[in-house]
Amino acid sequence: MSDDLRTLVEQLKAVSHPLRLRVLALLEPGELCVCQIAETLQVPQSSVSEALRELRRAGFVLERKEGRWVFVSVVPRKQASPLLKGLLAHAGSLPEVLADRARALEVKAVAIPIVCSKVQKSSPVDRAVSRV
Amino acid sequence: MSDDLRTLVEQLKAVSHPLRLRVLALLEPGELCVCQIAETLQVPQSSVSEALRELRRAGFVLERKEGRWVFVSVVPRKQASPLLKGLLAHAGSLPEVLADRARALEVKAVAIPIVCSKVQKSSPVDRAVSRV
DNA sequence: AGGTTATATCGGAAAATATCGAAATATGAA
DNA sequence: TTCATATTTCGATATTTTCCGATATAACCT
Repeated sequence: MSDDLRTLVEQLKAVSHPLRLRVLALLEPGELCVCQIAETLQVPQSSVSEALRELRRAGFVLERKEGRWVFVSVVPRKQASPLLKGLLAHAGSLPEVLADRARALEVKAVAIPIVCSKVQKSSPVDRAVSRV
Repeated sequence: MSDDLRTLVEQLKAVSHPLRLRVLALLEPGELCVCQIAETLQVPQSSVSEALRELRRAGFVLERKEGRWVFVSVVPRKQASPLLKGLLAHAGSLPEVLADRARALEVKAVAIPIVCSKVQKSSPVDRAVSRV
């Protein structure tokens, strides 16, 4: 199989996963740190980290380290492939994505250390409850 | 998870697979019957059939039955989602896809019954040899 | 009807992926 | 240094996907 085809397939695989797609769409309005993403989407922080690894491998997101925090953002529009732009446009119209972004605004209103410590302490039970 | 998001993920999954993506791209220039696809791509007929089932489920291709043959085509451009159009545009520039299409032209130059009977008789060994 | 042919579905083993808590790593603060 | 904290990686299991030969189905032809 040619590399070109393989690369395209890998990029498509990276986003054919609910969490990864939500994370990517969540980042479009602007960067977030890992714990903000985990808190916004109410998923374990390790799952977010793994999702981000795949998105990075696919070339969809960039990371910026600031102290202990890792801020993640979608690659600049100028470098974004048509595939990525199309995806973001499509995803950006989904109600669930909009709801995620709204939640992110609330999370961003809280100081990061507070969000992070909350995420670290959260258990499966906590997440189940807060999803009601 | 919302239905919208689920649907998008399912569509992306449908094409994040080398064979399915190749089949979809192969069909863009015009319809082909199942055995023509199998012969062009040198894969078992059952694999093509399964790939087509997924592409149909995703709403990317249509089928037209003519006697014993099933002709498959990409949905008309007018009904095609931006996602599908973007994919076809991207895939259509890949060398491997162009090579597949060139091979399809050769296959189309042969009468369908001859192609079909050849596909039905083909064994793994045959396919391995002809891929040299 | 019986035979042939094109396609679809099945079976089931191997490979890949998902999930998430626990442990490891890395950075900063005291 | 030692402690605390944010993130990554690991481990282990569960689930899904892939693959293809074999079989079933459907349609045509005598």
